[in-house]
Amino acid sequence: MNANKRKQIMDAAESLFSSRRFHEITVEEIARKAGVGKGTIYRYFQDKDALFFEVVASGYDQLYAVIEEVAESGEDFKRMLLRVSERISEFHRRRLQWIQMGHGDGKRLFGAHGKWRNLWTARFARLVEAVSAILVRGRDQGLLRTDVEVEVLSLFFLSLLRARGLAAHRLGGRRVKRELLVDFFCHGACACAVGNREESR
Amino acid sequence: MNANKRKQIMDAAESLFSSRRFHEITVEEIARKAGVGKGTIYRYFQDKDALFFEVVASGYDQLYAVIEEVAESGEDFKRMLLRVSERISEFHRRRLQWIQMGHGDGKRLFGAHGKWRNLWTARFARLVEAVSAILVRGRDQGLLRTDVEVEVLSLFFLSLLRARGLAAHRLGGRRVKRELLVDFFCHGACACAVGNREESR
Amino acid sequence: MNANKRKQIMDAAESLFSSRRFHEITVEEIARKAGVGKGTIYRYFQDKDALFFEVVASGYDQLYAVIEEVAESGEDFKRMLLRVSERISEFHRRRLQWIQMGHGDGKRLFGAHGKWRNLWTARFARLVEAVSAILVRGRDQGLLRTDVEVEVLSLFFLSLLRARGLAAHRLGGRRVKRELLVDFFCHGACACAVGNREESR
Amino acid sequence: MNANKRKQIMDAAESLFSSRRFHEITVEEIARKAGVGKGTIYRYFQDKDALFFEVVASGYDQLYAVIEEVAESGEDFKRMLLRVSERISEFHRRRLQWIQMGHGDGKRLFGAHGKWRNLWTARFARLVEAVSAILVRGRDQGLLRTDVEVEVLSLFFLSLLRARGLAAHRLGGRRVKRELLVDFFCHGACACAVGNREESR
DNA sequence: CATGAATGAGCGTTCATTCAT
DNA sequence: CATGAATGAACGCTCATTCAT
Repeated sequence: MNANKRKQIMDAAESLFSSRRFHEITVEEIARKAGVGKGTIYRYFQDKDALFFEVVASGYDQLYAVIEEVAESGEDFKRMLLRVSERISEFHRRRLQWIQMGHGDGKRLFGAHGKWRNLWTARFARLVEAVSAILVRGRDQGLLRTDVEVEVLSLFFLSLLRARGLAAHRLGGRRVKRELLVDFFCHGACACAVGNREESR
Repeated sequence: MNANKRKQIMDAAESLFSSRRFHEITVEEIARKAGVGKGTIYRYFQDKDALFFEVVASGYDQLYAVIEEVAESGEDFKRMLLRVSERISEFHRRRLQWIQMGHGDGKRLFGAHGKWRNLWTARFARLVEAVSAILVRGRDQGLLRTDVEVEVLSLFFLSLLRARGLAAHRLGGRRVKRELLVDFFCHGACACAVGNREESR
Repeated sequence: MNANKRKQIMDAAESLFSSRRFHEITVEEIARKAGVGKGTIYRYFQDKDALFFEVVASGYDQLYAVIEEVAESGEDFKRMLLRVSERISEFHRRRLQWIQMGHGDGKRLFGAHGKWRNLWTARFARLVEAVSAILVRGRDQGLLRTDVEVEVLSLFFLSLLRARGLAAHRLGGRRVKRELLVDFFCHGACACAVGNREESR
Repeated sequence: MNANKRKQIMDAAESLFSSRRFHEITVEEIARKAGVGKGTIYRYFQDKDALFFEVVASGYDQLYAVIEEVAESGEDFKRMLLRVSERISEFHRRRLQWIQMGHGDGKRLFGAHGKWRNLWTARFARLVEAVSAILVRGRDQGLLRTDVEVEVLSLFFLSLLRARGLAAHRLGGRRVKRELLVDFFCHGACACAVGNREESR
């Protein structure tokens, strides 16, 4: 089991999955792109579905690792949000396809296959929790509103980051500044809030 | 061209597409569920891809109609946001699958097929603009921050609504109240903002 | 049973069958070209096969009629050959497709379908016999060699005519003169025979 | 690419194509008869059309080879004609279906498909030229009439051979003797010519 | 271990045929 | 009679998966 070969395959698969639909990509194509034989793929992955799942899951895992790293840094709450959005943005940039691929929900992807579904839901929940861990810190410092659950705020935060990534495409590459995004997350869209920003810093 | 039959097919397709992946659903299955012959589908849609596209597009169209309706009501800005989130939530509830299906991005879905891609991008842009039209009103009244483009705010707003819909699943059905969501959109996550909420009303 | 409509259909079918293969032509296309409804075709022909057969058969019938007419004219033997080749050529020219369509053998076309096969074979045999009837006259006058059966000579004669039609395509439209063809049929390819042509006239 | 398997498939296809129409034979049937999997056929041939074309083309190629071989033997002109008709007859007997299949013209078969059409026309032209090469020799020796182009004479010769093959069926298996056919080709159908045969030998 | 030729289940699609209007 | 919408049997073709080398 050559771990390197495994990675080659996943990388090839990821880059292909990101621009075409699952059923439009053949295993042969993945093998070709990975520079391995078609049969080889089946030595590393049970089947095409498993390969797909692992690719997506690994994306989540990397995001998780990134967030976790920040969460454990013990920095100032606001700074952590900035750092997280920085790292996630970076991730989105490097693995741009991934925003499109992961697309926030596996129910449709894995819903029919209980087996994958649970693994998938767990991954996503883990991601949300990692962000929650950071937000909890802010809440404990009295910085966060308490009328919305932290998990929901986490989900919102991740959604905004995702939207920002998408916007980069839609709006012709102009990307909202990270600081602005975090600021939006903290103070919202209303003008009245803007004036208060100084205080909240 | 019996318009009714066309709808039957689209409805059947929508409900199937929402819980399984495109390539896991057979045209025959759609036909069966729609109560029509397999061949009939090809009288109303060029191919499976076209059917899929039309289903997704019609979802966007309905969302658009809903938002547009609110936008034209000429109500108070804040109330319009509430109404929009109300209507979109309702839409998500009724066509729950759709949050999962639409999933915010068609690049992967239609990217490879220039033909669909443009149609798709246009639909989404239209949606964002419909929301923008509402936000612009708020901006003109000096209610919105001006350091973030309205289109971006629109995208954020839609993202939050989508996240809320997803959260309803993830977090076991508990759904964030609409008022809270709008409030979050307006004032953000920070505690400091909460105090200001009164003013902004 | 509008005989005119029947003819419309057959004409449409003939022109289509001649340039594409049987299975590449749809009944709908025939109907469209004939300017009738699809269902109408089934009022005049049992099925697509029957239509095809009738089209081909009618070609043979027309050829037969043409030859028969000449045969009954009671003219000079040589002149009859000329007249026959004239009429068949004309037929080939007008229904050019037909040389390609009829292609001399129905075994492959109708072989699997006993029903058609017999009808077909009979038609072709009738054609050969019609020519034979003319040749017999020549034989009785001592003009024809007797070491080859008249039927075979008929077949040869028809083959040469067909080849001539084909040649018109292959050799870029230049068509062997009718007189030359009949002369070839009578005296063959050898130079020695040429000198004798005068006598044999 | 196992060349043997390729041949298996072509042989199976040939025998099937010869007794039923193209569209009546399923790829699966060919596969079954060839003793290979259905998918295998598509490893060796682009599609059903390509397979069909190759089968027909290979028939022409073999005929060509046979004629070429005789042409290069440098024998006496008359003998060559005999040999050619001998070899072609043999070919027809062995691959009886082929007379029916090849049927002299590919326009209808391949006409709609420019790609095949050219290849096809070329094959046939090559066949005619191979025969022409032999006839030219006769012409140069002053044995052939010069008022008909050699290519046309070639076409006539091939047509007669084909007719003879067909006659074998039509006329219940009695086959015109080769010598008689060549004699007919040389001296035609007229009695007067018969008398001259001695001279021309 | 690695490979890719072989396979056949399974799918999208077509189209001859029917039948309600 | 004429029509064409509806149908589903049937086919070509693909491609995930296997397995002999």
